[in-house]
Amino acid sequence: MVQSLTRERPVQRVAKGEQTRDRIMDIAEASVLEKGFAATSIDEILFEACITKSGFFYHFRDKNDLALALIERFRERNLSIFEENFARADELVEDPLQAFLLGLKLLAEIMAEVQTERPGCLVSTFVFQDQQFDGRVRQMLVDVIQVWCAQFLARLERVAEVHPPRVDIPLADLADMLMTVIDGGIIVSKALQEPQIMARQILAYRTFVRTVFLGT
Amino acid sequence: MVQSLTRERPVQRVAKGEQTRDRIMDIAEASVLEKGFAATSIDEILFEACITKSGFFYHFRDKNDLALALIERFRERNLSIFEENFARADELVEDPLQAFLLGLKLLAEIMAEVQTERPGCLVSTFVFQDQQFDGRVRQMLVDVIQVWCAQFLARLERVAEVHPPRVDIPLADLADMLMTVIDGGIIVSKALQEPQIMARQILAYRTFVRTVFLGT
DNA sequence: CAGGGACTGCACCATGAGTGCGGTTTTCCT
DNA sequence: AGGAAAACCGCACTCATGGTGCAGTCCCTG
Repeated sequence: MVQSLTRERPVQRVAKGEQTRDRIMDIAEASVLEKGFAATSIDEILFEACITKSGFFYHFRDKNDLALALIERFRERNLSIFEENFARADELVEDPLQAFLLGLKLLAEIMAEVQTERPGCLVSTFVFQDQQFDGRVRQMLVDVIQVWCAQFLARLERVAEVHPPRVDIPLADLADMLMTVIDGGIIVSKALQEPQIMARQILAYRTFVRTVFLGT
Repeated sequence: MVQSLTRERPVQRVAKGEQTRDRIMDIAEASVLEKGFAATSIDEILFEACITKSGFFYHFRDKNDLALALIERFRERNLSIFEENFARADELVEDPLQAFLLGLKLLAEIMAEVQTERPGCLVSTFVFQDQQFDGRVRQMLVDVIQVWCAQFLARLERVAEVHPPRVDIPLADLADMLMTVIDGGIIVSKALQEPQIMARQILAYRTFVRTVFLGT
């Protein structure tokens, strides 16, 4: 990709405004993951971020706008985390199945870590409170999930070309299942406060995938 | 114990109060599933239930108390739904594996229906907002999940006695996976507004179970 | 040194949770 | 039939939170 050298905003100027905005979002995100969106008070964010109410509303039109910014950022970040993760696996192993299986192992480790330090997931949290938000936010949630599922499916299809599946199951369902297991794993391990469940569930899914393509 | 004749509410009297209480809880539950707990306002409940604020606080000490009552009721109800479901399967089929597989099929149907008319799940919703609640509520969430997982595990162990597993996976993880898939399925199908995903995911899990015990 | 970006300060409003308490109606028991 | 408890209603008030509006300030950059 051709990225022009100085493209967009001269490094320094960005810093100030963007910095504050990011700080607000960091604090908000942590609080949302802990207590949910509605229970996250703006006043509390103000206090932690050491700004005034006017400062907050300078950056965000209202709370819904904050939510939108949070998911947007989340989407960018996590998309690349997933991509990088599986891309790394692709580099290490040639066979698409083995690469996917390795990717799942790496994913299990990463997720276990993430769940330990900050349990929860923005998308899931928002899904359970989505009537508070406007259409843009809800559409974003849909997009995030669909893009992930599509990526997983693409991988599985590549695998199936090399290793014809031995179990009768639609690849689309198998792809969705990873998303399902991740989200479900988040709920269960957050509820029980055992981050390892998340990892074990991804590994269980991995076992399923291996069985589908390699047999018992 | 000596229970005096008239001790404990004479059948009829219960009705009135309990009825109102239930109505409040029904309305609250619907709203919680739609918008989340924090976004569910008491005033709105009052309006729909046609009672006054005093009436509400006569039945519930505060919002947390309402949450507690909601999960408690949810636990009783759903525990029996699951039990009845698998018990019905047990009646129809002898082999524990076949019974479990049938139970999963029935479960898929039931869940798809439930998700259609009222997507979401109280437990999941509360898990994502649990810092608002006191310890009793959180403990209840843990209990509900653990009891279910334990039940699933017990079934799988019975299956394993008859059909030695052909895939190397801890039964406990396989049991947890059902819970995980259900919760994850709820999130995904609620987000995408496609109740069928829930059903398909349970069936995918069913395929996995069959493969584990019967091979490809 | 002008001007815009990034705020602060303050005043003010509506909504929602929750309290307090006295009064009223309904229900049930004897 | 009558009395007591249960199941509310009415109202007044508090405090937290989301949100608006606007004038003024500090500071960086061109």
